[in-house]
Amino acid sequence: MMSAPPVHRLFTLLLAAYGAQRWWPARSAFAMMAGAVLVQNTAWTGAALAVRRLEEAGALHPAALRALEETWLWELIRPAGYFRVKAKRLRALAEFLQGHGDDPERLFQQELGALRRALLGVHGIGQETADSILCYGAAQPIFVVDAYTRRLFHRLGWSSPQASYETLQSMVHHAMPPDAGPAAAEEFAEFHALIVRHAKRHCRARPLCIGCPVTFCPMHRP
DNA sequence: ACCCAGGGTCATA
DNA sequence: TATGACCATGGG
Repeated sequence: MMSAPPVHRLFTLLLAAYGAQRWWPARSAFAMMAGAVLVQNTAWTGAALAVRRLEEAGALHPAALRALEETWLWELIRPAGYFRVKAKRLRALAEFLQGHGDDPERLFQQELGALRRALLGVHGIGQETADSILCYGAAQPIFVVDAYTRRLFHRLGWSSPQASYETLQSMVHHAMPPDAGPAAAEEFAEFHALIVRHAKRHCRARPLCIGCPVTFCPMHRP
C-alpha cells in the first residue's frame, strides 16, 4: 500500500505558478448552468460567445429559453458547436428548472447529495457538468474531474489511465477535506481551474516539461 | 490538412 | 460494464 499522493502539494505548486484563476464569473446562476452545458467538449471562446448571444436575445432565463423556437435557438448557440445536441440539452435544463420555480438559487438549497442526483437526472448533464454546477454555481466543496485531471494524475503515477471519475474525485476530496467549510469550496474551484490552465501550457498531447512547475512529476525536466 | 477543445448519450456486446 | 459512433464549430 503506497502512501497518499501529494495532492495538496500539487495544488500549492500550481497556485504559486499561475496565480488564482477566478473562474466562471457568470452574471447569474442560470448563465453559469447554461455555460456548463455549452462548453462541453468545446473551446471556451465559442461557449462564451454562445452565452453572450443568448443574453443579447433575452434568452438567458429558463422561461425565455423554453419559449424560443428550436431553429432560432440553434442559430444563437451555433458558435458553441454541437448546436442541435446542446439546444436539446438547454431545453431539458430549462424544463428541469421549471419544476423548481425557474430559480436555480432555490434549487441549490437542497441537500448536496439529492441535488447532485437531481442534476444527473437531467438529459445532457453528466458527472463533470453536474459537479461544475455544484462547484462554480452552488459554491459547494466538490472537485470537478476532467480529461486533464485524468491525464495529469496518470502522468504523476497516481492513477491508471482509465481510473473512474469517482476514484479521481475521491483522491482530491480525501486530500482536501470538504468539511473544511467555504474555504475548501474555493480551493476545489481553483484547483480544477489551475489544472486546466496548467494543461494548456505543459501537458498537451506531447509533454512540454521544460519549466513545468510540478517539480515532483516523474517527467519533469529542469 | 490535421488536431483538439473546460462531455454526454445511445446502441451494441 | 465497457467500448465505439456520433454530435459541429473555431482556432492553432
